[in-house]
Amino acid sequence: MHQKGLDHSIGFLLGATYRKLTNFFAARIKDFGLTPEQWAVLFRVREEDGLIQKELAERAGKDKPTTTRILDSLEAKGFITKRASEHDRRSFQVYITDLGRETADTIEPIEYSTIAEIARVLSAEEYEQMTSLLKRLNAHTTSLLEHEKE
Amino acid sequence: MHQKGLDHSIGFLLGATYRKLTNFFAARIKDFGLTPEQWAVLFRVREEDGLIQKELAERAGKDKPTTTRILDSLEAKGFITKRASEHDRRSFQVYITDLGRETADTIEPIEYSTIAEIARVLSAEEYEQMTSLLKRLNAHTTSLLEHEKE
DNA sequence: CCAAATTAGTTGTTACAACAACTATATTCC
DNA sequence: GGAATATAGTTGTTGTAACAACTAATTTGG
Repeated sequence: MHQKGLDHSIGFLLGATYRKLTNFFAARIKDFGLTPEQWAVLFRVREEDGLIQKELAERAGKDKPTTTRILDSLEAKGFITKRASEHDRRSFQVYITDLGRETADTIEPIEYSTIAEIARVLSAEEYEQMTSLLKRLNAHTTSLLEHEKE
Repeated sequence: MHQKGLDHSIGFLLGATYRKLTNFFAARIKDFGLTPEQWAVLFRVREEDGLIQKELAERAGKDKPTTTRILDSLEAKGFITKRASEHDRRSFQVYITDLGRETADTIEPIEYSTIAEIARVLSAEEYEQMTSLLKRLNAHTTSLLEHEKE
């Protein structure tokens, strides 16, 4: 049995830690006109141009409505454009603009240095362990959630 | 240097994992009229009766406005009551109601079983390692954020 | 002792996230 | 081929979170 109480609950700790990391990173990139969530989506767009929103949503770990709204704000700021897909008139393909690419190129090294700064209290093995445990938890919970819907 | 790309970024993984854990837990407690965030605050109120909002905010890992609004919703649902402090007329002391205590007593074991279910992919040592790494990251980022404000 | 600074709490605004309901197009399968 | 079903995306609503601006009360320091 695990230790009890909120202070030892993974959920509570995960939330508190995530919020702090995010705030720290947000402060570092806000002058470029992006939030961490918008950055995650822009990163995916730059990674592969021409994806449709559904695919972007999956890769960015967001649901469809959230992705719609984040893409709207990225488009309003001129970082991406949407074009109606020729194959499927329900969907849009998303492309990064020159401004979007420049901005992403600027932010990427900031992300890495921010991670390095935050992870300075962890050894390289600990960082590795942390991300691998997170991936495992993530995958397991995803399958629990999918199982739920039956 | 750490592995690059969003899929290996602690921030991204932390956020995605936190959201999934939270959704899973939220589904388990929603019939009791509480969200995970409201549960975290109610837990703290039950832990120590008569705290003022500022103290609750710290213990629940939330800021003041968020705490105000969560307490409002807990009060509207009859889980807590607020009384003006006698010592300091700016502040309110928060008390759990009978209904609040019953509900908290019901939810606590659900929290533990949910954690157990989610953490089934981790060994006891891995769970321990995970929470201790999270606490360390959390503390370090907190100090970075405080340092920021100068 | 009183003006200045601090503190407790609230309110307004913006952004994410989850869910549900909806439109429009595509696919399935009888 | 056409009705039933599924899929892509949008919109509305609720809850959480961060920040800033605010009120009211308290503390500090000349």
